[in-house]
Amino acid sequence: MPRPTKLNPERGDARTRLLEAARDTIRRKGFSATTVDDLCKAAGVTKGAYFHHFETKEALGVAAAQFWAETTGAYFAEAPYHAPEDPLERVRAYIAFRRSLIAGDLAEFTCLVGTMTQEAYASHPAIRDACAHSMLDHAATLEPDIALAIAARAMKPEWTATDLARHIQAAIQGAFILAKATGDPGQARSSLDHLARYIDLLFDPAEPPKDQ
Amino acid sequence: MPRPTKLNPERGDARTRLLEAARDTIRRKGFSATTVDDLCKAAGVTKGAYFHHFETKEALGVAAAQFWAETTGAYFAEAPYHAPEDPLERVRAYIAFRRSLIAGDLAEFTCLVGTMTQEAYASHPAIRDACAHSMLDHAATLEPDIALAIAARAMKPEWTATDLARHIQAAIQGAFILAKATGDPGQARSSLDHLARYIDLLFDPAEPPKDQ
DNA sequence: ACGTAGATACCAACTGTACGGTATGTTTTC
DNA sequence: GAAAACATACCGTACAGTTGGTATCTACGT
Repeated sequence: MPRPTKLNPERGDARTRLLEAARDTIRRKGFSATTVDDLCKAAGVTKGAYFHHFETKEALGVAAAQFWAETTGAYFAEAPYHAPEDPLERVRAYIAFRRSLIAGDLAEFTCLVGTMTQEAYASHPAIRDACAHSMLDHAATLEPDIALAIAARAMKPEWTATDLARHIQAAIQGAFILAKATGDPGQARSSLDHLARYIDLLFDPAEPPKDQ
Repeated sequence: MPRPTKLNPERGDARTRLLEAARDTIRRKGFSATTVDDLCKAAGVTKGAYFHHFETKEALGVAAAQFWAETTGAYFAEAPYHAPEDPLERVRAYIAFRRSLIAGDLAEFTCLVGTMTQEAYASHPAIRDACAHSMLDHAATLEPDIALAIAARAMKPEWTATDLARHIQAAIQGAFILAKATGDPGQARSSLDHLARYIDLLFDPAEPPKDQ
């Protein structure tokens, strides 16, 4: 069996395979409980390869958060929830899309950076910052649509589009914790239903958007 | 310096001190990154004492979750948010109370069982179950007031009092993650403001409660 | 009231190993 | 042929857990 090379990467290069292994293993066991050997085994590489690509375990945590930001960023950019013409409908569709992802194995649909944040926030500032970037950058993708929805209704809310976008992320993270505690993804879906209802109530349909 | 005894426990007995150390240390570093030696040092006891009270590290995790349930249970039972006569006002007061607790050091106001759940849900079922119990039992304390608020308005919601009570817990957990990622408790307060607004909108003041 | 036996609570020193990281060699790519 | 991308074998230590004790408490008989 020929070893995968950079120019002929059947399984991707060692670095990518290690980051994929990190994504999957850390979501299941957490950052601290995931050993370097775990990752090497899962990626099918040796420690030599690992430490060739990552100086320390912490550096891998940072890289994994960045990898998460890149891959999920591309995934959400291509997702179908951007289709609706009305900005508020796009926000609604986003939440519905997130809800639709909540199924099957907990370790496969929950959020890597949300998980790592809890372990790293005090001990590994570099990981925490990378997680914060991933989370906040993703939240920021919702801001324009929220701002448009506010403007279309001439609302003067006490909160900002940034606030609401981040609250949406917080609610999703919380829903994941509930699902992990109960072992029941349905708990997370139920929580997202409440979040969707909040958006509905906040942008009161009794005051429909004005056509421009 | 006399060693604290069971009948003269100036600092509490070793078991209690270890549980308090676990509560504080695990919230800061996470469960896996917290070593038995960390806890012994923080509690001022030796490993002999530790393993006299807890068979394994996992057993301590379970005991810490139970300790958390007991102490926070008593704390919330005595808290002032139960004072209002109207059930919905009590729910509102609960969220305001939770909001008021969000200040100072992250490791001091965030939730032990929410943190441990993320690390334990797949690897330590016993810890996960203890965390779930703590979280759900606390959520259940809100159910009667939510149910009363629904009944008083003759609402026929698609959701149940249980659903909403758990969503409130999820939102709070998510707010903590946001605060940890950004290092800013204000992010958590802002998220709880959205949660409070949801409750306001859900129990529409345009339909005030009927006096019985 | 007092002595004492057995249990509980705690301590100090130790152990096997699993961990993060290193040193050095070999293959692949350009 | 030089550099990057790996592999193999190894190292020091920090880790969860053990062993074998000593101090302290409780129950009970006298």
